[in-house]
Amino acid sequence: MGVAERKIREKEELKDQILKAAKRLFIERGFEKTSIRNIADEIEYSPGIIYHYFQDKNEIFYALHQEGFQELRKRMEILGAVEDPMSRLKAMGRIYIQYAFENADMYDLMFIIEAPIDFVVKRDDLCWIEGDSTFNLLRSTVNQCMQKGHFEGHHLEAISFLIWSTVHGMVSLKIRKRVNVLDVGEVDQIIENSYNSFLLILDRS
Amino acid sequence: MGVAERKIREKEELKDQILKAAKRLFIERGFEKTSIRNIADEIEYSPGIIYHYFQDKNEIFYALHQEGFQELRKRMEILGAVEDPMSRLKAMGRIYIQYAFENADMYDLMFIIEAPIDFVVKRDDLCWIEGDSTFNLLRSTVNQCMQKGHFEGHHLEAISFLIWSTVHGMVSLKIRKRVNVLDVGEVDQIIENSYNSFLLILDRS
DNA sequence: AATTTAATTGAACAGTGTTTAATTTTCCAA
DNA sequence: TTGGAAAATTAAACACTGTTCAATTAAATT
Repeated sequence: MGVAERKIREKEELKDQILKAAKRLFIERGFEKTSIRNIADEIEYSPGIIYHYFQDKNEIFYALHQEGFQELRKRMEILGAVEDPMSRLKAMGRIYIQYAFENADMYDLMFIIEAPIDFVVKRDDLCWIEGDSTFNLLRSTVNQCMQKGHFEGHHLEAISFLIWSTVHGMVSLKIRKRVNVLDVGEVDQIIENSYNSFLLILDRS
Repeated sequence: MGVAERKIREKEELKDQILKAAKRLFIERGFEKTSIRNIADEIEYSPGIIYHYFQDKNEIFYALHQEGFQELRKRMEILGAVEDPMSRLKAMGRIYIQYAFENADMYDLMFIIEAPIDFVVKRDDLCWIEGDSTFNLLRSTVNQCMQKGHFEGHHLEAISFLIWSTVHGMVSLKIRKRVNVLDVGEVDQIIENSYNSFLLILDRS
């Protein structure tokens, strides 16, 4: 019967409203300052209702962090057009950094803030599929690079993690404000220059 | 007169007690779960007293983050014994990573948690001396490497920041639990292997 | 001993995440 | 159309949070 289906749809709609409100508030105020009551106010419901759609605050931000990975994956899709694996790897890094620059809060949520990962750990999924699939994309590209003779003497896992760490390091130092307070030039410029250094190193590997 | 001096000493002693209690609680419960009331309980004073010694919670954790940098600097001191700048650079990375492994919470406070840096930004010091001096240590070492012919084609600032980013990236991904939930081997092992890959790259640069 | 100064407290304010009993609304069969 | 079961929603409470400030206590000085 159509009634049950409509109910489900309506339930999904409210769930969606909660997520949209949460995202709106999160982007403009950050994680700590986005409270359950704020979200409830935003959708004009009482705070309690949120707990009929989400286990806790962490689950809401786990869902939001998923949206972030969806967007990141979408941006990565164009990489299919790049044949040479080394060029693809380089482009991948650029996309990663650009995503982080344009969506600093979402990047924070995906790779720094503990809430979404605490949700993953709590239900003993023991696996973070969002991160895992993103890392696999990197790993398989690196693998293809190695088959073309790059990264000689390196191990696949190790060099892949190293590459991820490098771009994550640059981006997270910026996001957590450890660069702007440094007696060094313009933040975005130094990251740009550093990434170019990184590309140079890749070329020589 | 000795009275005024004693008073000052007593004031310093209580300030020290606060910091010691805060550190104790922070190490075993983390930043969010260390409240002003917890600290006050620990030293058996009322919560209000803390605000006669510190502007706010951020200042307490700024002071603690300073202690962290002191310890890190202390560990870096043995680097003076390493003549070859490239060997010194490599050892520096090891010390950095080891410090982060042995003092994960302190590293978190120094390079990820916003509280201490928010304190720096608030009073418009516009300069984060602790981070700045640590980065300068790295930069000058890299500079010496370049004078010995390494990192050809790179810019000092850029390659220095890149190196910092790399080790920070590895360490912070671990600390913020993005590695243990990944479908990859033992966390410490992959970081060890990645750092070895990093050393290999340095050798070839 | 009285007075000034400093140290310390307790209570209040406005907020937080979360739970639960009570209420309202919705649905469906008689 | 109505009565009762089921679902959705709320209001209130709990135990917290950082921070401020008037009132109190303790110490130092005259």
